[in-house]
Amino acid sequence: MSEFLENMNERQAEAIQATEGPLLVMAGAGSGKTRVLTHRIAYLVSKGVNPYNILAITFTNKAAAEMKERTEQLVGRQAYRIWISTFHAMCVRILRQNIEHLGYGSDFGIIDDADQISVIKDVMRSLNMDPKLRPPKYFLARISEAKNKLQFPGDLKLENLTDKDVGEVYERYQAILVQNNRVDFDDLLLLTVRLLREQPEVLAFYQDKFQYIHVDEYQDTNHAQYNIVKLLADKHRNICVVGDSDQSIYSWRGADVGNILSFEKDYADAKIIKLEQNYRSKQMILDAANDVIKHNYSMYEKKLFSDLGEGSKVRLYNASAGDEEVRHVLREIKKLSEDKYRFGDCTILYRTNSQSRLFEQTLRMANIPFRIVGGMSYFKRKEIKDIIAYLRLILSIDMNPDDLSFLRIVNEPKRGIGATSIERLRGEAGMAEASLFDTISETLDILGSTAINRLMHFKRLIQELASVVDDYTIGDFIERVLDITGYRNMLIAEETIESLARIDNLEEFKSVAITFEKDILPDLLEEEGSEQKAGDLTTSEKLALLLNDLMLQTDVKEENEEEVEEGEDNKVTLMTIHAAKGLEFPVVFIVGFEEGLFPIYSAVEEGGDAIDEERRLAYVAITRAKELLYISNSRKRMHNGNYMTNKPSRFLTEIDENRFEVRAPKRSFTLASNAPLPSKQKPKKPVGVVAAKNLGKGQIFSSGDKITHPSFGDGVVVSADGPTVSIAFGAEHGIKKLMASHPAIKKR
DNA sequence: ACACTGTGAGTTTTT
DNA sequence: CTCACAGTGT
Repeated sequence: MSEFLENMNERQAEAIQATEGPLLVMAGAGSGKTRVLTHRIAYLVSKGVNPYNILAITFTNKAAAEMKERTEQLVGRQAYRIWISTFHAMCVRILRQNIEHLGYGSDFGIIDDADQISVIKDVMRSLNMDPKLRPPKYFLARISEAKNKLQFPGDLKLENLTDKDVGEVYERYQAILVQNNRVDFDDLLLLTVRLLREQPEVLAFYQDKFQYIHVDEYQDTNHAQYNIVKLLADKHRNICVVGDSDQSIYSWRGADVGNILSFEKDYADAKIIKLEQNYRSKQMILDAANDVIKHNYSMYEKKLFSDLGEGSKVRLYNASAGDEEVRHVLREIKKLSEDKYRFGDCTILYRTNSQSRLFEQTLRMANIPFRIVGGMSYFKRKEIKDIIAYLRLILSIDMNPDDLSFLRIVNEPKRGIGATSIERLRGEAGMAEASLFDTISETLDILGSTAINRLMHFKRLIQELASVVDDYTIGDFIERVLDITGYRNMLIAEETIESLARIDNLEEFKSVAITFEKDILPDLLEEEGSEQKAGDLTTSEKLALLLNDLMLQTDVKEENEEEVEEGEDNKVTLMTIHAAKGLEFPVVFIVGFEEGLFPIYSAVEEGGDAIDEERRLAYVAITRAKELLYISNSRKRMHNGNYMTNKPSRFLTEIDENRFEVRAPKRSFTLASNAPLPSKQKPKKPVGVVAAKNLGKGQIFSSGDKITHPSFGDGVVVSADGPTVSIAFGAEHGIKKLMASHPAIKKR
């Protein structure tokens, strides 16, 4: 027996050995699908399949990284020859080699959503469209939807005037991208389909290369992704897709469960294997999950079971108000932390991001460490996008100076170059059909001399930096850019909480870049099978590779291991249910389990499929828990400024009541409604004191304290909330938010 | 050119 | 309630 079949259950072993022909693995939550996939790949290699001929596609970078690592543990260094990547990264790789067939340059850049919006805004302005009537976001969503369905501007259905507008915006938007040799995330998929369809020899090459194809989370594929897989698998037909139709929660983003459900139709000889044994949760939790999901129609009904023991009942709590629910969760977390659990074992899951705030505030006040997953992703932060824009502009000025990057940072830090100057420059550049950067010249007669001087100064600054890139390492060059451009000084001078956090983020960026140069780049070249050694590359070449790599990253890697060992990571985790997919936690609190919130109001209105998707979301949430599951809701809560009263979620009634242990104090209706609502006023002084103590830096402020600051002068503390103090300085500086621990703040 | 103030909108977001 | 953005005032 192959070593890769050890400790597998029968179904898993079957999935691993069914290497030839189409295979659909319906893998329930926690059924060990990643393990099956990695062992299947290892099994293939052990059977003599060349790693070069294996492909494994995931959706997230994290999943790809994990699969790569686990595969390497099984088969060693040759794992590097296997393409294990996300859909998007795979497409970039294919397109870099072949995109010239489609009229783009192989050094195409990838545009992110913020830049997409600004292009759409420009387009709308040029078409005299009112952004209030139809916001840029709307057009972007429609364009994305069209691209996912492989539709071009001409393919759009024209049922009303808006559709016509969408078509026009789409057309111009696309033209601008092509002009700038840029593609968006959807283009990566769309262009790959086009390439494979239009270039038979390219298709043949990849069909021959990828003799064994694996797709993870197949239920989340959209139409374009479906087509890519289908095209690639068409010759050898050794296609293994893994997924769970019950965990399809991204239909609103174009994911089509139909893809996994019709797999049998696409491949009549498909083998289908269901993985129902769960290795994650206690049976009670799975029973609750099974109860919920059986209310959805399912083509492949699954019933999860585990041999990890029955476990405790699901703990239910019905609060009368939002903050009471929060206090209950905190109380339970405290109790657990005094018993056999750590803060890091506990996770709070909610339907909408806005629910996090109450928890955040209360946790902070209670001095319980926590982290919020999600929110603004690292690479979307202003300072990160700014430094990337600087680097991109610097690298691009030789060939084709990048307008989008230019516009982003030409006045960041403030150089006195305002909207009027930029508009005039744009007009001139448009006529000359040149880039903005190249259009700047001393003899530009449409601008005043001050504006010209400032622009020229900026131009020289960038040229100067561009001329010395190759004298530095990546890390040192980034350092240099931050210094020379005045970017760092701008942040230092600002001295607000935000600006200091930005400096930290830029430091983090530098270390990401250094890690890339030292560790990732050599691997990358090895993966490509390139003859080149990392040492042979110039800094500009390395930077270009870094920028490409970054565009596909949405998050920084996990915190480094030292921190975890020191217990720094012993924090309660807060996140949306969507963000929790694929993760597991010993203790899970699902909060806001109410009609109107979960299922969310809009889904209740829509009914049908929308409710089914909410139900799948509930299923995902429940199956995240390993040992303890708490579900809570509130009769009344503050939402968007006013109170709303909600009934308990219908999903609760779908679960057999024997699986619950009701924890809420039995209150009669009258008692609850007569009881004074917990007072909302926060005791002002203690808040600041507690927070300051929390930081342990000895700075304790409360409102009214007189302080002095080296650059802002004298001020008075207005409020102290958490680690932040708001201080009123003179009229010149106004109210600033600073960190309580900031050494520059001195009491007078 | 920039800071301030008022208005409007507020599900989820792997790349 | 609170955040983001657009429009106004200096």
